[in-house]
Amino acid sequence: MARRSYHHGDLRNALLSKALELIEEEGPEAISLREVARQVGVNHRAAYRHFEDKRALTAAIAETGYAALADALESCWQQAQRKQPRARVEALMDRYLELAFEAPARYRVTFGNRVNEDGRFPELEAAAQRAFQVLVQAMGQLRPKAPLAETRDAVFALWSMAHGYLRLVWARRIRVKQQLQIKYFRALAAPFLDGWARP
Amino acid sequence: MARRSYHHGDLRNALLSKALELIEEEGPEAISLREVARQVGVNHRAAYRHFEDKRALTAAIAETGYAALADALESCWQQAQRKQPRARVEALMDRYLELAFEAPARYRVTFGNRVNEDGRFPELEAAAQRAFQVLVQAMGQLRPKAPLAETRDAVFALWSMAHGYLRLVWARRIRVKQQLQIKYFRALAAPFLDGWARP
DNA sequence: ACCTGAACACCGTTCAAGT
DNA sequence: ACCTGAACACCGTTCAAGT
Repeated sequence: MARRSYHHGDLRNALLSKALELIEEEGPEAISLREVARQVGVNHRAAYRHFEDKRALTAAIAETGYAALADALESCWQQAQRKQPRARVEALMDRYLELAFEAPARYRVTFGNRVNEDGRFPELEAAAQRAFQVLVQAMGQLRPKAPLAETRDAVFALWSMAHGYLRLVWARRIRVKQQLQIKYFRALAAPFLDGWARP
Repeated sequence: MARRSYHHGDLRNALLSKALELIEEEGPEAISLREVARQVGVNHRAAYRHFEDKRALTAAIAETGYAALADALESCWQQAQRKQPRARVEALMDRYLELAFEAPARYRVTFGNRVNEDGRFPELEAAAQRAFQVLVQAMGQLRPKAPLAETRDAVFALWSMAHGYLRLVWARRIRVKQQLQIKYFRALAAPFLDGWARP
């Protein structure tokens, strides 16, 4: 009886955080409802009370991923308030990559097709939008006269570069020492930011 | 007996092309040795004669992916011989995206972590390198005086952008009408190429 | 040499009970 | 209401035979 401390309403969270642990250890493909339930100490059917199916658990992971990203970017944006626009953008980029490299499996699940591709799980949108907005502000400040549409294009371009960089590094198509991973991306993105700042 | 036309040495290819069919229909996660073997008409154990395990089949798919990419870029490079350097780079970008959008599941498997992350399957490297070399040539021609190291950085930046763009489009983080997907990327990459061409 | 089939330890999901 | 356990139809992989 003592081990069943989850019947008080936090079983959902217990399952979720165990799932987060597991994917970082075993990789994003290794999520298994049964294994997660087993490690938490409940019957695998109990998990279905809180997650409709496996994809719903995956979506819950993605939600923490987008939220963590949005929170990190927002607080980074505040903290870099007194810096120059260019340095502020760079601080955001660094923070973005930092978070991704800290929890690669979660990052991959967050942007994975399983949860995003068919528009099920609209609850992911809010946090994703929040992260996006910070970037729009930052790029806007870097070139204040730019029309919003162009600023959004620039954000998409930079975001694409950062996202692709992460995946190419993880896939060993880009090889760079761990210590330099973030610094190297700054170098790759610099020409783009230069071009954006003075068109 | 008649249906067993695979015992003549082409079972490996039969399995491989059936696997390619299946992932485009059902998504990259849906590869199953048993299902592939079933559809080809052999016992699932027969597949193990040609692929050591499931990851080996996945790697074989990735090999066709890298090879297709390299071939497409090489022939595109030749065909665009008389164009200006900038137009040549754009032709390569277009071709790259075209191929990815034609067979998204294969593209994702090709650059997926399952096959690339641990350096098993070194046979993938050759084709990947071949594709990379075409891009290095193209970017080099766009700024002939650039040192090789900088040219390689520029290729990594552009490649990251293209790769990230694809995944963000597939994950519905970037929303763009099918007809405009390739054109829109040209617009996103333009500032970067401008900056690279005239530093 | 090459293919088969039973067996093992896993999945996700459904159904019918249990408290 | 919430949790359980048996059952179903799948996996990948191993082992021991079959031709």
